[in-house]
Amino acid sequence: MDVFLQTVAALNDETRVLLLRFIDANGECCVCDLQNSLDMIQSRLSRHLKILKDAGFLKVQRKGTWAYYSVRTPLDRFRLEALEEIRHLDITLPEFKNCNTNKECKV
Amino acid sequence: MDVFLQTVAALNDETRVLLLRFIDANGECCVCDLQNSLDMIQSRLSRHLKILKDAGFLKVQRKGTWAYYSVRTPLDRFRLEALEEIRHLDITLPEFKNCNTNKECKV
DNA sequence: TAACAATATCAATATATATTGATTTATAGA
DNA sequence: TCTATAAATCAATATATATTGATATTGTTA
Repeated sequence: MDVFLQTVAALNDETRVLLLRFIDANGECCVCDLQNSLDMIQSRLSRHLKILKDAGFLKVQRKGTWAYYSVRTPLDRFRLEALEEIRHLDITLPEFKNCNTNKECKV
Repeated sequence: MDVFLQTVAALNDETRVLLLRFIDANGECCVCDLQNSLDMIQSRLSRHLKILKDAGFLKVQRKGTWAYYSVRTPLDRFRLEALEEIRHLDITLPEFKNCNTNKECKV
């Protein structure tokens, strides 16, 4: 029950659905990419990314001071169905804006 | 987005997951059956049943003063996957206790 | 119509979660 | 070692949701 509720709770927020959709569509993103693209402050992003990671939707890979988030693979059946559902939602995704403050970012 | 979030929000509560599982396992239940079986007060049940109904998981059929709730069919793909997930959760379901206050109940 | 029973809704309160700005932690480079 | 940057965490506040008891609504029966 706990794992199921954690999975569902992670999906139960418009910000996180958008985040998941954006990362799924654009691939690996660092937090500053997301700040630029989605116009959200860092602490807000960090919180939601952690919730999506802990719920099994995202993984993180650290490179230096950057944290790159991407969709975890493979997803189990239910999470994959949820992602499929999100892929079909009528959402206008904002443009991907690379954080150009460094050369490492988004290699 | 709104429909998806409504669907997910309905699943994001332990009481409702139990309710859905119980009704799925036992078939048509009136509210007093659920009061007896799950040891919950009526207003609480009524609220959660409405949320599950509005989210597309349950349907209601009225017979006199009774309201019989059952799983809506057919469920769309995502809701069915969610229900499948709930069917596989390790939950100990309480015994079904028919409300014996009337003859109509649970015909 | 009056009285009763099942269910739905309302109002008050408690609990959980989201947002923001500040602080902390960790890494890189001078 | 000192400084700067990215990201995580914390504290305060705001918002949303759950629970309960009371009330309203709806249908049944005398």
